[in-house]
Amino acid sequence: MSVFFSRQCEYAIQSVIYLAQKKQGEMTTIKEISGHLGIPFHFLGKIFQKLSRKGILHSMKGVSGGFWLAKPASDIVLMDIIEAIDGHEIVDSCVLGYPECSTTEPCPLHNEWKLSKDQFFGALMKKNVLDMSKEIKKGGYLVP
Amino acid sequence: MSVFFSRQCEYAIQSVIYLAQKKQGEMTTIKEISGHLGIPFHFLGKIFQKLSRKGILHSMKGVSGGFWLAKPASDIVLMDIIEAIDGHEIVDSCVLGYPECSTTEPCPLHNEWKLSKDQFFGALMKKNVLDMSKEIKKGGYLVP
DNA sequence: CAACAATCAGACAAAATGCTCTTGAAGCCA
DNA sequence: TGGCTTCAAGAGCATTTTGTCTGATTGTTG
Repeated sequence: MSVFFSRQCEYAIQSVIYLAQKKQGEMTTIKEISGHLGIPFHFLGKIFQKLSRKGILHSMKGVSGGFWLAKPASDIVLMDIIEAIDGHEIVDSCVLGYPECSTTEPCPLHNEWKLSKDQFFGALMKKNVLDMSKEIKKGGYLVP
Repeated sequence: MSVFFSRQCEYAIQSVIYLAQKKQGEMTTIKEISGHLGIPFHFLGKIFQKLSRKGILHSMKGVSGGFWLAKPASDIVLMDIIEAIDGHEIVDSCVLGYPECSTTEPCPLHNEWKLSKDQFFGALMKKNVLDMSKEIKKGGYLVP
């Protein structure tokens, strides 16, 4: 099991970062990405379909087809990808699984969780894909 | 899919808190707990077996048998339950799933994640089951 | 029409849940 | 005491659900 994000979500993030390292508007195939990042080919296809439907990627079929970012990389923020794949569930459900848990009737971990969660999701909403792709380049690993 | 802990872990925590609300040494059956907390009977049985083997619960078979806390509730901390069920994996793997991610070669989210994670796990290591059971009683919900 | 790439539906695997039988403890009753 | 009944945990396997992965199809270019 994945740690925090689903496997799909991890792959989605990695792949969008990969796309952000390309020139704007340049087209890239699933084959290339799955090869470089070690993601199962067809599974990535399914993930990219979701991202397309949510307006994060554009796609084109055919011999010279592929995927590209629908917006400038600096306008795509990590939270966009996570919502597209995993939805809102992570953000607003009780960490202990109590169905009644809420601000007015908090579970014993509610406040601690909210603190850490808000901090982390805050970072996710600020972090854009362009910056992340640069950091990876600088770090020198996982560059295609 | 679960939010942060596995379903098993959620159930384990809820149940141990439930047990902490009983008198010390008092025995409680799976039937009672699964009924009150809405947890599938046999699934809870399996979870309690794990907790018994890890030394968090004691059990007794037979007509007046059941489970009880192996230690005073104030000595059981949330992290104990989580380790018993989900293991250490959550604590030290990369949130983006990059296999090479480490302190020396951090992924673009490494520091943000570490900050939130350390904060939250810090709380989990401080939070004991007795306090939590009291908070729930005070909150007035989920009391058996 | 041939080659290639996305798309879609369905197969497979793992986790969660449910079922059934076994084992052990307590109470009852000759 | 010794066997019988009852109740609860323990253990293994069956089923359902969810998440992951694959094979067949459709669209595009030359």
